[in-house]
Amino acid sequence: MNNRAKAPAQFGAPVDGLWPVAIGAAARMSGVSAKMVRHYESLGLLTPVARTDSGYRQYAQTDVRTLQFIKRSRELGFSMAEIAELVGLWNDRQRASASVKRIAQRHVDDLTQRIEAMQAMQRTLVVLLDHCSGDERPDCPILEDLAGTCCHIA
Amino acid sequence: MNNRAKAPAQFGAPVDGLWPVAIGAAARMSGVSAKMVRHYESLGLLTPVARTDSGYRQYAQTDVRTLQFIKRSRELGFSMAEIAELVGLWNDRQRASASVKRIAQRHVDDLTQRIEAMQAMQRTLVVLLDHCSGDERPDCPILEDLAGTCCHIA
DNA sequence: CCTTGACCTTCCCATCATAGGAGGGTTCAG
DNA sequence: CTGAACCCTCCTATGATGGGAAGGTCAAGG
Repeated sequence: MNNRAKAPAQFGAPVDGLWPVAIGAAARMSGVSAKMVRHYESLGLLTPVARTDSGYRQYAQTDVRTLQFIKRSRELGFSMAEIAELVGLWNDRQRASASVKRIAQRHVDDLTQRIEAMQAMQRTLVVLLDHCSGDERPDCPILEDLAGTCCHIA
Repeated sequence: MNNRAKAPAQFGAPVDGLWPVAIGAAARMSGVSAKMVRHYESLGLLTPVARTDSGYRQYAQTDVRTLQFIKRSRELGFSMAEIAELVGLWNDRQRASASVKRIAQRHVDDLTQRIEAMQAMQRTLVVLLDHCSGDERPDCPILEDLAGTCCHIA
């Protein structure tokens, strides 16, 4: 309805460089679902892209690269808030690598804590599993631990 | 309004055995928040307890023990669905310990997978942190990895 | 020209465990 | 009688993701 661009490229991955592309192609190229691409935009994580006359989003190559950046960051477990910071730093040529390192270090510390918590659960459970006969009889040290019937084995 | 019990005990922990108790005392005794106690009831994890005329929940000692069971199960990382199963088995004297063991084993396997995924993230991040100078300069191998600018270091 | 199917849009709802708050009633001690 | 502490139900939020409905758009083929 508005006097915006007349929509050049549309479907499928631009094998030969037909930019910009629609959201589906951007999703396929970045490995992020179209659903999440819109969500990232709504979070302000991705600057709102251009639209065709009919309202279709148009992604340039840099947008797809940003999506790939987000994808990789998610794979490393960064939160959306952290990724927002990282994308900001990535786009800032004046950044100090110390800023990036600080975020990554904080995340590693967080991972360490969570891993340790889960390992503690695991250690306890493995001991309990070891002590459970796992047959037809009702006696079960696992339930006894959960019930606090005896003092905890581990 | 109804012809239910006339509310004997109310506040604070029953130091000398004033059962039943209200939700706050049950919460304090089990270490579960009153909010979650109601939530567990709504999930069917806890059988709805008796009420006073005015609608206050009344918890008997067995109810508090069930709450403690749930608390301990949560500490070991079981999901609500798993805890529902565990509570069922706990209340079933005909249970086979194998049933309990199966649930616990599944949970341990799940923990193992999640721990390994997080450790993989951590290993990658630690390598990247090692390679990042963390000073005022903008060059940053962490960002380069996230951007896919070079092949991933780890 | 019209249909078909793949694609896009927005908006709402669900997950999982937990917490916060609003708005209102109850109990008990001072 | 009043105030504090407690209880009730109902609604909302979190974080990242997915599902689906209702409707508009595009390209290709008949």
